[in-house]
Amino acid sequence: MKKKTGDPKQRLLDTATTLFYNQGYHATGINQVIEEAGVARASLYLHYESKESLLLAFLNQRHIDWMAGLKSFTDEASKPKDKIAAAFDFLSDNNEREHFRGCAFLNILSETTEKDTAVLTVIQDHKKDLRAFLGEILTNEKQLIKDHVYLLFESAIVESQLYRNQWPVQEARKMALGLL
Amino acid sequence: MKKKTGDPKQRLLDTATTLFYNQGYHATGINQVIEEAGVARASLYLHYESKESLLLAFLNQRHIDWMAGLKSFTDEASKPKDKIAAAFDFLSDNNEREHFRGCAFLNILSETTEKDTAVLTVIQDHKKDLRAFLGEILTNEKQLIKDHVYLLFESAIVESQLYRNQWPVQEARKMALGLL
Amino acid sequence: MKKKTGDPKQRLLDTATTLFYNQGYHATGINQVIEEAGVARASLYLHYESKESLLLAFLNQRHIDWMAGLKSFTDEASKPKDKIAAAFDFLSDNNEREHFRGCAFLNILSETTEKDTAVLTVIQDHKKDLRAFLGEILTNEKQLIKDHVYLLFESAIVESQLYRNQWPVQEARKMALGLL
Amino acid sequence: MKKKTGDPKQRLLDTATTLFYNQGYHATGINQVIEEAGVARASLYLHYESKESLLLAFLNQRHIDWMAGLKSFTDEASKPKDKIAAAFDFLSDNNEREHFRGCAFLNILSETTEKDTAVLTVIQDHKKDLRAFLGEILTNEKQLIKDHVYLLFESAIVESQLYRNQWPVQEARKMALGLL
DNA sequence: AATGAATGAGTATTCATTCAT
DNA sequence: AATGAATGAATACTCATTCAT
Repeated sequence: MKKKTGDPKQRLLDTATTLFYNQGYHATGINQVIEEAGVARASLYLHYESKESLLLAFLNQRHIDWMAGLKSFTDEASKPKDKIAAAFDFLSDNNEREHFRGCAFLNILSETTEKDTAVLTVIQDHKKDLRAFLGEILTNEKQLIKDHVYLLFESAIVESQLYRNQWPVQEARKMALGLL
Repeated sequence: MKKKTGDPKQRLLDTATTLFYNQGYHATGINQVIEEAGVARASLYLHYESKESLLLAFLNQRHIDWMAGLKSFTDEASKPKDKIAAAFDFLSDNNEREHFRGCAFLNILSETTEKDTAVLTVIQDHKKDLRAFLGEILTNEKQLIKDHVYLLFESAIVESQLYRNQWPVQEARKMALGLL
Repeated sequence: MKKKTGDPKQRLLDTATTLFYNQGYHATGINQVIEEAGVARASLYLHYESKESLLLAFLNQRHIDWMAGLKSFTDEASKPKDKIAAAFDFLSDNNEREHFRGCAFLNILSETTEKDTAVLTVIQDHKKDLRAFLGEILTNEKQLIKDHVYLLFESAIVESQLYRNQWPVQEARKMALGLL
Repeated sequence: MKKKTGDPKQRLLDTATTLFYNQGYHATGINQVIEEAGVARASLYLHYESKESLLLAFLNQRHIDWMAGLKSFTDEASKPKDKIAAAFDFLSDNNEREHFRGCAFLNILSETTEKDTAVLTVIQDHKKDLRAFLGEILTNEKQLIKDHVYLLFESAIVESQLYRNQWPVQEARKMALGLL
């Protein structure tokens, strides 16, 4: 029993966010969630139908927060090229703050089977939104350039998680800007 | 109890390969492994000292097989550019055969914590080998081009897993070849 | 699933008491405890955090009960010498009721390693209490006499367990009374 | 795999001796025995019918060695009283050498059920031999004195194990000598 | 809205023993 | 005489979920 501020539902979501993201979904037990949230076991099921529904809540919230973070970085720039640079800087920033745990959605994707359609959909929707977001910045570019930037952006996340190092972000940033 | 051919150690590795790759590591229980391998519970621990050591055996074997598969594709071509094209074709082929389950190493990476150093090392070594392999094909290119191809290659795997679709491989292939 | 009366926590403790005392700690599996207590496996861990903590609960309860039994015997007498005689009679009574299983604490001590500090402490504390209890009865005797009685008392327990016979209690009783 | 000198049968016995005595019988697994003896699993069953028969071999050997050790101490003295003193000194010596693990036979007794008749018999025979040995030293004393010394001797072992301290041996020695 | 108690099925791992060589 | 492989049953413990209050 650790956290005690905020309402139980929020505490559960916050705790699940930390644990699912840092340990993985299957490696995180409900016990640990309720214990660290400081909430009774049954209270979890009062607010969330199941462990999976807590996972979905986590992913949905993460989507909102992450996209907002990205937007706040790109909003600082005005020209498309600068916005793209800012987007990569957002990744650097994330890596520092979150110790190179990579993309929450891709991580969960790895634990996801064809059967988990609800989860898969949330993940795909997140990435579609990201792809669209980058595409809108590069509205005057051809589709292949848009996707090229998107794919570099994705590798930057994955590879910096893999190597626990910022070089993939920095290199991918340089490559992406070189395309524009 | 399903499989019955080959020696138990190999059957265990084969079964673990299938299950860890398709369901994830934590989602796969030892019970399922031994049952589908048709082997007694204790026999698993006769050959592998722990579940994690079975995971390592899987990753090590996968590394060998996957690199061999990649090499057999690139060996078909002679010019660097054609070899890179063949490398992407290998990914397409994998996606078809393995139903878009993506990269075994990156999937396990998602379930891996800073503590699992042995696992993390195997994963990183695999990717370093892949990066070196591509780098050698592009021996006359600058480092940034080499890495550019590598990063596109990586996103091609991840994104086709994500969308359950070949388009990321095909687009990344086109982008990569355009760089050369 | 046998017992069904009383709350689960008490049933578990009662069952553990019987089994740990009569079969030994390591020879008793959690399965047998829950089965004979008529309780679900997880319920054990709801009330006791581990098998060792159940052992500690058993020892603590045993200490209370055993000391109470001893006191109820000695309270029947008024003179020190008679109280000591009554103390040995308590041992005879125990041997009959408990089929010469000896001292719960010394039995567990045999299964205890230097590492099990919590268990060792409970055992030592029990014996210190017993030694002090006898010492208070013999408040006017010299320390060596007090300890002499204590040591005879201890052998009486151990040796009657060993021989499955009351003679050590009866002889030790005679020797102890002879000292006073 | 540790030990490598002596024949396998002896190595097994030596290892079992150490482990059964220091950890207890049930707490010691066959795996640990064969591993530390440096012997194949099946070799154990070649020389010993079962784990219990290895236990019996240990107890029988221990009886011989222990009685020999005791005799070598008492043989140093000529008068009965001095021999008894020497017997207690043997206990002190044991405690030092064996880190207060107490009596191998009484320890195993604690793990023994009414059913284990073979084991129980070996234990009882050992103690009967010890009692007779002390009785012969005190051949001119009355039976009650003989047993008195025997009982003090027994508590000295048990209580020094319990407190991890030599005081019970020293006090019991003094008491015993006072009786003669 | 919130909780403590309860559970059946599952976790990874080890048990003592046997068998084919 | 000696061993490596194999096993069915058990080990202590945790899982996600439900229920009565």
